[in-house]
Amino acid sequence: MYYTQVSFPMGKILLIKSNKGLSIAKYLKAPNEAGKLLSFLKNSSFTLKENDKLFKPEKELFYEYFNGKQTDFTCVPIDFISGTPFQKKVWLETRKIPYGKTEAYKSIGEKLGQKGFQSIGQALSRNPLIIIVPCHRVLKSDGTLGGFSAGLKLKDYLLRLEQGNVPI
DNA sequence: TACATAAGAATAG
DNA sequence: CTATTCTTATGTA
Repeated sequence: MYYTQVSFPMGKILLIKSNKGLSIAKYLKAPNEAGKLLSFLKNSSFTLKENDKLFKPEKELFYEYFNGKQTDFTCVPIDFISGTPFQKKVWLETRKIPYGKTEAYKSIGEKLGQKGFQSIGQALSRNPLIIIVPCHRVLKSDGTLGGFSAGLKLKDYLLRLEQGNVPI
């Protein structure tokens, strides 16, 4: 397992990948959060090494994205190291939402043939791949933001970024 | 329009 | 089994 960090105007993102693909993309609210997460993973019998070169393609995509360009993350190989089958289904479906578009929690459920909309939000709250899986494009059915585990500030920022109204 | 509340599916502990 | 969650629909004023 390898890791690196990407900086952007709202903070930093910790990236972790296995030999198969990207496993975690976590927004760091506090500077010490990276260390906490890394030591937690080391205790879970993962061997972690820092390796910036390995993330070159991903980093370039992030830089493009935060530059306001329409970026497609669907070609990035991913490798879930956690999550139930249901959660993975939700994440994969969410990943198909195109740049700049939004969906309701309920309509995600309908696409999956799932009756529960509450569990969609619950699954998305455990999304390990922020931005790669664009959970910020999922809104409540009335178009308001709803919740966001990484902070509504960030959700608002990402949505406005895709709308072309970069807030600073 | 705004606020309270019931229903609802899946998961973590 | 109970509590929790990035919800939705309905009722009341």
